[in-house]
Amino acid sequence: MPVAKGATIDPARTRAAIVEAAGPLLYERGIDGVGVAELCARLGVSKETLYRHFGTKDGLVLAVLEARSERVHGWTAAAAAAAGDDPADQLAAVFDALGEWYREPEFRGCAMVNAAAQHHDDPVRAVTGRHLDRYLDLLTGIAARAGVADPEGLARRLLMLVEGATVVAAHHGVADTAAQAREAALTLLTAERDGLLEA
Amino acid sequence: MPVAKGATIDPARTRAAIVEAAGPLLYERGIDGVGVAELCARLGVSKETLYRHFGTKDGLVLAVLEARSERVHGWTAAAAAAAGDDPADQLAAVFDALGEWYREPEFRGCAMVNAAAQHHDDPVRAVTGRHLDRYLDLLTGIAARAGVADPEGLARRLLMLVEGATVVAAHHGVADTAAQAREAALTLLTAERDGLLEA
DNA sequence: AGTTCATCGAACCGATCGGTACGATCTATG
DNA sequence: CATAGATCGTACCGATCGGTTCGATGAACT
Repeated sequence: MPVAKGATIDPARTRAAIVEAAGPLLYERGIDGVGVAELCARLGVSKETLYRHFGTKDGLVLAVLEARSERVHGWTAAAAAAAGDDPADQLAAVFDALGEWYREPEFRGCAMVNAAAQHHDDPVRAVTGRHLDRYLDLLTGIAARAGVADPEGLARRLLMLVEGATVVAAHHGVADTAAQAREAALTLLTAERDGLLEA
Repeated sequence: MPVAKGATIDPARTRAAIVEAAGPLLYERGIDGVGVAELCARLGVSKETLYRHFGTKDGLVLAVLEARSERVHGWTAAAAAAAGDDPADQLAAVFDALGEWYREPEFRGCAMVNAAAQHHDDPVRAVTGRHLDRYLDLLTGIAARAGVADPEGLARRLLMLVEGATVVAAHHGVADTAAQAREAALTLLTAERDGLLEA
């Protein structure tokens, strides 16, 4: 909760608290599924405060999405980094991290992709694009360290597995989706590293 | 357009025309992005007619999604069937068909997944689940004909590629996404068929 | 002590939402 | 020619939407 009444010690703290508290609600119910009034009520914040900080509901949404993208990127990058030096282990760790995420009861798919599916033209799509870019950077690094011939290409194929696993986990509800995706990812990595492909 | 004024020769024709015309509009702008009033105006249909046929906006949405799922399934199954007897060719044909879809200017991702991303608890999610089931059936058949040890498992990995490619094509906008997915799918099929995996 | 300013709470705005009701219109049927 | 029924167009409903405004409150700075 963002303080009580009078002047907060730090307005930036209020802003951060709003972003943090609004995130889960918007994620769970969808952007169009929560009105500003209810949002403020749940956050314990007045509309005036919200609009002074973000100007617009979309402004808040963008801030929330940016924060979430940052956090997801932190998770996956940390998981990969903690997996040691073997690129295959790093790749496996990324999918294991995704698997933990899928198992959370609040899991509802990728927030950025969900948002882009309902806000079409908007800057929301730009945030989603940057989110995928960051995934791609992580995967490209792993692919490059694995010494494959075409790291960018492999990374793009792995990105499809990441997002595809997220979609399937969210909408098809089978338990070991992440494990299946991990298998597939390792197969792709191994095949490309050993030059097994070229059909 | 559903006829002119008085009693139509066939009310079922009117219903079908509404479903067909509403589909693209809801797909392009999103379910919450088009009001019933505008929807009726574009369709050349009165609200009373729409509500008599579908009862609810959600009723129309469900009918539209069912129809689209049917059509997508028809496309991909036909593409696979037209590719001959080789399961690898059939798999490649599925991704080629997806590639043609991605290239359409109206392409906005998987309508069922998009809808499920904004309508949470609803029967919409059931339609989406059935849609993924049908994809899975198609892919399982191909995997089984390829003689792999675990057709269901491979099919689930391929399903992630299908949905992942669709998400990436919709939100990352790189040209040859479907071709990349096709490469990955064939790699998975080949690896599993030749028993190259087992890490 | 007094000024400043972030905040609250609630009233308020016009617009739009999904959904209903009704009288008029037209076609098909008998 | 009369009846039945599908349709149109429009007006209307209450609810909710995103957003604005304002007076009161209270902490921080001078």
